[in-house]
Amino acid sequence: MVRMKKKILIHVADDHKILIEGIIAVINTDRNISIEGYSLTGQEVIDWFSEKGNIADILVLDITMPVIDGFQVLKYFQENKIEQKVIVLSSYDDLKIVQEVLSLGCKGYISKNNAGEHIIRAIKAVANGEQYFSSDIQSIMVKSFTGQDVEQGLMPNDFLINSLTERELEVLKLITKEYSSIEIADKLCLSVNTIETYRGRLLKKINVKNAVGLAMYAVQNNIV
Amino acid sequence: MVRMKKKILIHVADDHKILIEGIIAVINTDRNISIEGYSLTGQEVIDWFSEKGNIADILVLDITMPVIDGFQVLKYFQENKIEQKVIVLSSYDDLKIVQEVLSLGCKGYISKNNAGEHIIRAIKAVANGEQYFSSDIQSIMVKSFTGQDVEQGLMPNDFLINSLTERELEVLKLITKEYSSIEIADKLCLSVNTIETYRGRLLKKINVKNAVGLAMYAVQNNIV
DNA sequence: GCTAAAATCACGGAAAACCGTGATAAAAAA
DNA sequence: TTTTTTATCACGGTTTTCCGTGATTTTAGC
Repeated sequence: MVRMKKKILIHVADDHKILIEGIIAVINTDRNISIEGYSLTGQEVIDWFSEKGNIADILVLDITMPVIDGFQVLKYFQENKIEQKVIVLSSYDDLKIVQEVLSLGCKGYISKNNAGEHIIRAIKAVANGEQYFSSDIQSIMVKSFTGQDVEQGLMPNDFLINSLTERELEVLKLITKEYSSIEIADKLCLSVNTIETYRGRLLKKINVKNAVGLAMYAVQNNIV
Repeated sequence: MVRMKKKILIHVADDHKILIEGIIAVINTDRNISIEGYSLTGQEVIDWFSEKGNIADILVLDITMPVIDGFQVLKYFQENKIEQKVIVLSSYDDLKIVQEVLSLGCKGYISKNNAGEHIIRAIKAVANGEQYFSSDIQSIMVKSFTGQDVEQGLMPNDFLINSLTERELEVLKLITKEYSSIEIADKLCLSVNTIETYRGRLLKKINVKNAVGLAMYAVQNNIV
């Protein structure tokens, strides 16, 4: 009797069901991979975990989800020291996001633009303990590296990737909700001066001209 | 010999290929509908038309697409007096978008959240000359109508749907690009006062508190 | 041709954002 | 344990946005 190789189990998380259906359709074309389940929100993924204690071999995770997004799911894994293989699916080719996501322990990153052709390969690679990036993501990573190599040591101004701190993020979110500095100070029980300092720091770090720029950044990076 | 009923031909336009694949997968479960082709950008749809002079019976159109979005495709049809049955697929449950899209002649509107369960029915309804809206869209339409009925005549403040004028839209776009009023005035060769007036009007029409609100609105409505 | 909508400009005051700079304490990392 | 980062606050000056109000001229719909 021949023992069958065990199938790779996948869990898909995306807030758009149609996209999940698409991924399932693609995955079903490969007989070594099968779907274990799916979630429509980040919360569902976390719930699934806290209830059952585990998820499929690989989690295919969308970054853009309401309330609890992919970032937060990854943070949850990290904070709870859960070793979960994750492939992130994103519409955004932003280097910052890629970096953020990788630093949160994700093993693969594929752009939605060409998910169809990459997802199977990504799953197999990650299941194999490797990393995988879709071609467009790879090319932006290469670009960034070549840029870095030229400079070697420190970056000129502050090209350093400025990951935002918790507080900064919190303030940024409130800014996108149209709150003024006074209102934010109120809400967070801080001095207005403090909030204004944050505003200034956010402008510098994100390198935009005004609050609108912050909002656009927040949206584009799904900080919402 | 039995004559087969002609299949309903569908053309799908969405910038995410995986979503297209999902839709195709769903549509293929019905033997009376088939896919004629797909486009990844609004431009492709328009090109398809100007070359071949026609598209499938029904165009399933995503609103959110880079460069030329669904709105502009609809506008293209309207301006060129092309009678094309269109079902809009959108992530946004915003009443304003629904209205805008309907006024542009689209026959169905389904939310991506439950596209899977609605798309087949929507296609059949629209092919039949009817209109179709997914349940969540219907409910927000009903809400809006009940709100209107209570008041009967004029709305209290200005709940009237304010479609933005060309100029307003132009200014809005520049605001999202972080330009100050002075810079916008410069760019459009208008007085700063004029721009400030537009700013004020935009705030009122869109009913937000500040420029950040305008930016968020622009993003959410794909005015970008 | 008349009316309604859109585009244009003005102005003055209040509020908010932006800029630069510096400082201190607590927490985290090295 | 030292160093770095984060969180916090201060302040004065400049620029920009926001608010309200009103007016004129095209343009477009009826």
